[in-house]
Amino acid sequence: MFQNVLIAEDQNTINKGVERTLNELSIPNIVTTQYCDDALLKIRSAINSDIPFDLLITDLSFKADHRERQLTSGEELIKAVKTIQPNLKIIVFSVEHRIGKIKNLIDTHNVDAYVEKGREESNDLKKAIRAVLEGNRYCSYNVEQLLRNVDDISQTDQYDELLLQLLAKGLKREQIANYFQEKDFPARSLSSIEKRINKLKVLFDAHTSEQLVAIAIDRGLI
Amino acid sequence: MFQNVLIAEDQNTINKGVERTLNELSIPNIVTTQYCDDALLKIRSAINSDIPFDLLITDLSFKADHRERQLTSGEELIKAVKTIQPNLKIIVFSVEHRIGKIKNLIDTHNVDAYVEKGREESNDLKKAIRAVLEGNRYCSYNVEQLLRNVDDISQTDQYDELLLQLLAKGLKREQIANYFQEKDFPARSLSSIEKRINKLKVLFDAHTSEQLVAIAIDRGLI
DNA sequence: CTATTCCTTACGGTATACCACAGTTCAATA
DNA sequence: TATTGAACTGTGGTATACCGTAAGGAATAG
Repeated sequence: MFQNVLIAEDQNTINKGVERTLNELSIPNIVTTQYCDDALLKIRSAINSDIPFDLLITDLSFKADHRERQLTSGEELIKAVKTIQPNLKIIVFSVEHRIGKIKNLIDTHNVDAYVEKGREESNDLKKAIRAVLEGNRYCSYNVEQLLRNVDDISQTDQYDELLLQLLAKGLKREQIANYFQEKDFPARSLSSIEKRINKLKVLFDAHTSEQLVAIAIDRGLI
Repeated sequence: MFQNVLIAEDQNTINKGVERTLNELSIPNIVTTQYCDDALLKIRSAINSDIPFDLLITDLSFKADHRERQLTSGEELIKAVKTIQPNLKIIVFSVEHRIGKIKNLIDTHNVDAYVEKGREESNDLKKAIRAVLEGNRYCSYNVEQLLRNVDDISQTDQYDELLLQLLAKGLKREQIANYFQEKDFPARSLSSIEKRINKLKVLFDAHTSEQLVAIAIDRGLI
């Protein structure tokens, strides 16, 4: 079983709940923290004292408060952790349901498990820990199901994503074309922009571009 | 202090955390439940056995699972509770930060307190309980601040809200006008619909209707 | 009752979005 | 090199959105 586990989670009630779950798995050393920056510091100092953590359980969303922050989200924490301890196993424990975000997380940051917060979260977390211990990946059932159906979504590349963002920011078609011109992006003509938008509307089954933006937000692509 | 408190919250770790917080306040009888339907049943049966609850602490979002559900959200639960026990004090305990939703909740359902989940949630919850006990309202600090600045938003009436929803659902201007015609709503002509949209764009400082939808979603109006 | 104001609606012109088609570029391949 | 096919681009026509104006009507104030 894992020996040294760090929990990064801002809600204090959840923090204690997770700690108890880990106790039930006989994990000897459990450290909790409510800030991403603190989490990174603790990971770094653990490395320096030759007792590195072997598992990080982190939330994605950390509310802002009075404290100055360098790392403001679980995703940033993960990215930072990967640079100083690439082999550290990471389990994400979050309410995030937007499959676009989750897929991106798994693909980009090579996360070992994704546990969706919910009624069965304790059991789910235990399953995830056991799976990761054996070198496997794990995702909550719902997420697993959803991930199977996002291949179409992954057709949307970074340019499509940017295009959706610009639409949501209030740029008109021609302004988007100009923006793409400046940045020297491919398919930067007005005609191509129109074609992209149309493709996305078909892909997401949107009748209008207003709905397209709404869907993109809902799926976490923006 | 309150004697009989019901907690409705689907995440089991949070459930136990809240329970512990209530213990610290010396509340003798605490009941927890993970489903809205169960919560309503328990409230009803408590009334029948002449030991009614005097406080309900409820989340807003309850994830769907295998179980068939009548009530699917905290808001529906609150609405149902108000019909069978109007005097029951209600504290909402949620991560919902979209001020539009919160304002609507407080205005429409006459909720006694709104506690935002976060780092200080335990203390915040205690403050809320004490305030409600004395017959006062309570909102987390952030929420309190935001509520002071939503007067402009509240200019958007139910028709504007519906209009935004229809836009997000992919209806064109003319279709929205037809919809308003059928429902016999005021200002149902195409011209008036256009004017409403324009008014909303000015109000929310949106350059395009795509951005308008994005902003409306962001503020929790949809 | 009249005047004023506000709201609603209709209308027309302009701008933008939408869409189909055709020509072009460019890279992969024979 | 020549060919092919996919992606990109330009063009023009149609639909829709956008925006100003003005007419009509209801509510309100004088």
